[in-house]
Amino acid sequence: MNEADYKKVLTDYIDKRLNISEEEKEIIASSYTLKSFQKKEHIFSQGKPCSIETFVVKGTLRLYHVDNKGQEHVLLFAFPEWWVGDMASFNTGEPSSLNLQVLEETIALVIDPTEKEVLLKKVPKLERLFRLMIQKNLSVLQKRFLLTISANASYRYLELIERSPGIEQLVPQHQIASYLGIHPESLSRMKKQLLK
Amino acid sequence: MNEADYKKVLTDYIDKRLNISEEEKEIIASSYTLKSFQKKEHIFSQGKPCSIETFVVKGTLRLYHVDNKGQEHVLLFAFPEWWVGDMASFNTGEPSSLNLQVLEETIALVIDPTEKEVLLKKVPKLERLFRLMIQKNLSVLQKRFLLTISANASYRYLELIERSPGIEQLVPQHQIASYLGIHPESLSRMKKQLLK
DNA sequence: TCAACTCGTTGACATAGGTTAAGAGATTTC
DNA sequence: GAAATCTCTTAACCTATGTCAACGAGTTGA
Repeated sequence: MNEADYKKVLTDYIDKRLNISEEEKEIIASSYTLKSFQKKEHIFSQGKPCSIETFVVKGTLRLYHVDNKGQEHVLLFAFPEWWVGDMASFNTGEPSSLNLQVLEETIALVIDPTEKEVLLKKVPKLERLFRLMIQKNLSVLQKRFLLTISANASYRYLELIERSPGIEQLVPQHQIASYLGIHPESLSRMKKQLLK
Repeated sequence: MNEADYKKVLTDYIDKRLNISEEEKEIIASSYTLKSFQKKEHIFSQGKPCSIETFVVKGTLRLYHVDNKGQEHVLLFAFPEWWVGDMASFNTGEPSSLNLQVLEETIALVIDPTEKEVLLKKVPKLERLFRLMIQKNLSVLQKRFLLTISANASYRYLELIERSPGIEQLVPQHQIASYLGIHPESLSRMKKQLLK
């Protein structure tokens, strides 16, 4: 696949949701920059402003936070056709509280706040797309929050593998533990229990 | 205070963030309906579509979810100048998973999806206001989520009363427990511990 | 190819918070 | 103003998960 092919993934994605003209497709394609990232690389980091919004074309990423005890907490794993970033930081310029790290070699389309503003001026329709995207993020997070405080770890684990079958092949187990909000030893013990 | 005064709270709120003309103020004021709600009343409920978005002018509310074990979980308490609703349901018409209940007699300005769409057509500027509102909601929820999985209940309790001083006067303790994700007995025990 | 890491597992013990039950004040309701 | 209901507290016991330490199997790197 070449650059044009990768960008077509994005414009197809948008077209499916909004119906955009060929001209708009070109504007969008030229507003985004194609980047590839190596395993373990950090695309943005906690403490610095996040000036990147990412549309994943290929690969796997994790978005995580390090708390003041030094513990990591995975907020989400990202796969192809996902938007990832730290919206708060991207829009306000304040330091991010999140890290975006590559788990499997990734190809993504990225944009910075200035370019995004220009793009939105040229294709105002996209306002709606991004609003829907935020809304979706919010309702996903809300569900996750409610699940986290109302169900125990085994239930959350089963829910995760049902919702994302194959995730155990893509992501090391200690990071799944971190996503579930428990320690690797606990997940290990729990899986043993579940086998009964 | 009369109806016009209450609506002025909203238009002032918006003017502070967007700079709107007198004419726009009038359109906004006439798009919202003033309602008052009695203590314990439910403004919308789980299982039914939520066709109301609320701007609180006076009073206290709680937004909560009942899980499949019948346990209630408070997502947030709402105070004057807050927007409350279930965005997912409001925008898609799908059944809500949340309940909005009045804790103290409340006066609010409400709008339904159709009226809101009309309003947005008349005053497109507001798109931005609502996008900022969602973004803010998202980053608040994200912070809350990370705190919930990285800190214990006493830390979360202290954080809450520091962030919302006076909340203990406004909200019964068992609902604060529910907000913290613990049982009333645990909060009671915890407070005793903290006195040392 | 040897050394150093990384990852998952196991076991023993510690602790936060859940569960159940009871009782004492407040507050609401009729 | 008596009865019913709600709210908070306490206590005893239970359970899920954390913590620490050790071990073996892979994997990575010099």
